[in-house]
Amino acid sequence: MKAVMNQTYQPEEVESRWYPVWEASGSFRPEVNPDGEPYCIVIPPPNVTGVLHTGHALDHAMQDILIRRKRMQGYAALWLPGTDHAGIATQNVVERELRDEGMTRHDLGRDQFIEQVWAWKAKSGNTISKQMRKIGDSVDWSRERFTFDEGLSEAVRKVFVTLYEQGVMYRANRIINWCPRCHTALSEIEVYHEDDPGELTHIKYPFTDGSGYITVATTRPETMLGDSAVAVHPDDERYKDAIGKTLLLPILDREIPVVGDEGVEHEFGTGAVKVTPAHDPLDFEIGLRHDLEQIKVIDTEANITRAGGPYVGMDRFEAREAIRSKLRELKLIDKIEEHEHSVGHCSRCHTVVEPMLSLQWFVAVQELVGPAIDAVRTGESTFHPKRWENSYFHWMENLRDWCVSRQLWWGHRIPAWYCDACDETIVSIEDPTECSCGSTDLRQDEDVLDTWFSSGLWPFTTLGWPEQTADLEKFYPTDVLVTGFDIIFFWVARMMMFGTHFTNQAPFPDILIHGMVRDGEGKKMSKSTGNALDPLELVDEYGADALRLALIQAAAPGHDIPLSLDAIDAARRFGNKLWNAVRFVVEFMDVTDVPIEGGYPTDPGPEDAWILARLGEVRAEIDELFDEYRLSDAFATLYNFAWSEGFDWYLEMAKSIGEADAERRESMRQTLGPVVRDMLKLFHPVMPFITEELWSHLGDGSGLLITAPWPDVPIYEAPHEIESLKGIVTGIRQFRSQHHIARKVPIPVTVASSSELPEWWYSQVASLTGARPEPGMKPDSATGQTRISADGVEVFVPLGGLVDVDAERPRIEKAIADLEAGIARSRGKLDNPNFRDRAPADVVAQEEGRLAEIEAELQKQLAHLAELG
RNA sequence: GGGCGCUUAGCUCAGUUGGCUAGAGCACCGCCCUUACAAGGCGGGGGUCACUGGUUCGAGUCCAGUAGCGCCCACCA
Repeated sequence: MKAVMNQTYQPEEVESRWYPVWEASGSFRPEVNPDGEPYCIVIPPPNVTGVLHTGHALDHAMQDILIRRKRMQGYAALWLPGTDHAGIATQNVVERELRDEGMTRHDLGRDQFIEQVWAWKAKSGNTISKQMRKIGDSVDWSRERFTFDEGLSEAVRKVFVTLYEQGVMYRANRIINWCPRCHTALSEIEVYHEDDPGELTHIKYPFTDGSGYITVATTRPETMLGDSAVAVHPDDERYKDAIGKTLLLPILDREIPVVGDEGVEHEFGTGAVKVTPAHDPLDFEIGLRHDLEQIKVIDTEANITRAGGPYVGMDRFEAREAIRSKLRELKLIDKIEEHEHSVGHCSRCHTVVEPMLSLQWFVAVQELVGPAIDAVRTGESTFHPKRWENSYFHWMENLRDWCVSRQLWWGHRIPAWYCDACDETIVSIEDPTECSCGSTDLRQDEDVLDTWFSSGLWPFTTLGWPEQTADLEKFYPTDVLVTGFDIIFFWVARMMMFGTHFTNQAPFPDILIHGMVRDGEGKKMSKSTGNALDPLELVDEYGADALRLALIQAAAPGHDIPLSLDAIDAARRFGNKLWNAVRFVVEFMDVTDVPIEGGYPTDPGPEDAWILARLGEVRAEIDELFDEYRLSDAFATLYNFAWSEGFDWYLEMAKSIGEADAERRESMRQTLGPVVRDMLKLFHPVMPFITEELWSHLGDGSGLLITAPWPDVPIYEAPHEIESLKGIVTGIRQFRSQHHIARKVPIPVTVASSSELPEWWYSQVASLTGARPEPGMKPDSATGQTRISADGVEVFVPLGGLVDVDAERPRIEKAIADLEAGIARSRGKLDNPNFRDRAPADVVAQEEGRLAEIEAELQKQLAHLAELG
């Protein structure tokens, strides 16, 4: 039973109805097209505790559009959903909850804490999947994955162990970025740098032999507690004699050497650098080259260690001040300069990170980047837009080893065990029970892996890897990855490395990069500025279809996406337009029971042939745009066609065909059916709900639109009279508008007899303009008349009784002025001998044709003006 | 310090290899309650394509430079 169609489209009612129908029908599963070629997209897994924001809405809309179209094209289309356990982010959320109860995770202990996180996941983990249903994501829920699933966790172990055995995974003492608030190591890209208006403190370090000082410059005086040398460039004339001598480190009075090292810049500061191997990456390198002591003076809380002598227990920033005043007291400060420099912050909690020496697990990425780079170089994988490839290459080529261990509890535990008896390290997929030395006293590494380690495996572990599953066989490599530029390095690069390393194939041939959703003024959406739009609220107010259309229309490739309420409202109004157009076709034109496929008229009327021809052109055009991932252009094309041609010109032309002409009316009905049907199909990927609903009113009831075949329109030829029809109609409307002649006043129009036009042309002009066109001689000019022309057709409108002759004159004068300007421009070109010589012949011929046309038209307008007197 | 992007109508943006008089949506103005839609229809006004120079028969489009804005990368102690 078909629902009654209200005059206004009600998205909330329709949208809540269709999702369960689709899901129950099995349409989201690739098995719905059992013989189809596979097509697969894996979703960028949102954080399990997350909520959907507008960025997801865009990202998902793009993927859903690609999937829905491929599904309609008969592919076995799989959009694989899932979530990420999101180590730090999730742990922080649960810890925050605990803090509200006055507890820390240590009060609970590791096992209980993890239980608590699972409980949290159970409570909030399906929020995002509910939200995905609301925006219409046609994902295959039966294949949903979580990075912490058993299978995916085993894959993580397998990868870790394999990399370890290949020597790519190693454990070492290195300088890492430590977040003193999150209490974990971070990788380079989890640290963001911000300019800080700091100070460069120049400190005098005295020689032990009393022969004066070397002055070093530092932004972090507190680290001097851990200095084990001062380094200068070996070629630096100023310090040539100092190399090899010994200095007395102020305050702690430790003897430290002066070393020569090429890593030191002559120009910076004083050209002499204090070396703190345990707290600075460059100093660490210098330390290794000169075998210097690594003295940790800052602990995991960012307080000074015992090695810091009198400052033990003091916060690092307090210590900075305390040491500065002490040095001032000792008169060892040469000067303090203002010095802007960038300071690393934890991207999760914004705390200033502390570079420190720490025993961590690393991935030797140099072993992995080669194939990942080559995959893009050779075109096995292509970025869209292509320019992102430069950033990708640059980043990949300058990668440093990836610190993957995290001092968290929520994450994949590192599969390494240490034997207390013999110091052996056992890395194993299975939990070991005994060391080779016979001891059973094994401790598993306390740390977990970086979240991005497991998400880097996502395209193949979700399909079953390392098992050779049917899904892996069928859907891997996947077809396209859709994501924002902000996680190219975090995620895309890692997937490329792991994918090429473990499967010998890039995980996807196309990488579609989109921008960030911004507000209507192009500003970043954020909670603090209050300009953030909540996609769920938008869905409630405007409907998911409107939100999706608005996002896609704004998503020009390679640019950020400005999303304004106005734009969403415009999209909503379009939905209403579509609704009413179909309602009209169904209820007033009595077009129902349209077949799912084919059913195109074999002998269409002229207007029908025109709209069918346009439909075919538009279908071809948007398919091309789709294949280039130019989704916004594809839907702009479709939108303009639907609104201005299909639901405007054509529907108006169709209306004018009266009941009396049974034959033409039938042709129109047979045209409206497939045209509207195909428009619904073409719009379905972006506006799935409203199109499915309309389909149920229009279709023959035998199937869902979601799995209906993508249109394949036969070639039609449009009658050329359509062009003059549209031009003359517009001209007459303009005339009416300019002279304020109400539509109900019939305008007698003479169509110059030189133009041979079919009967339908006359009736359409009459119907569309309220004029009374008659063929005939050019009327007598005695009463005054105006002239309208288009595509070689001339019509004359007598002015007598309608308007003042003088009122018409400015209209013609403006037309003449425009024509003259056109002639001047055109002549200018043609009179240039170089143009004739060098421009291609067709361009010249075209220009000549245009000039002739304009000149002829000008002559007529001039003659016409003269007649007006 | 390197790299990338942007600058086109009041606003947000299209404009793919150079080739009709540079487009869209929103906003604005006028007319129309024409029986699918007034959350609509019809019509209209509005642009020195940031600036300078170059290449070319021809530049919004290509090249060089300048300015402003935005983003990314960077071990400037």
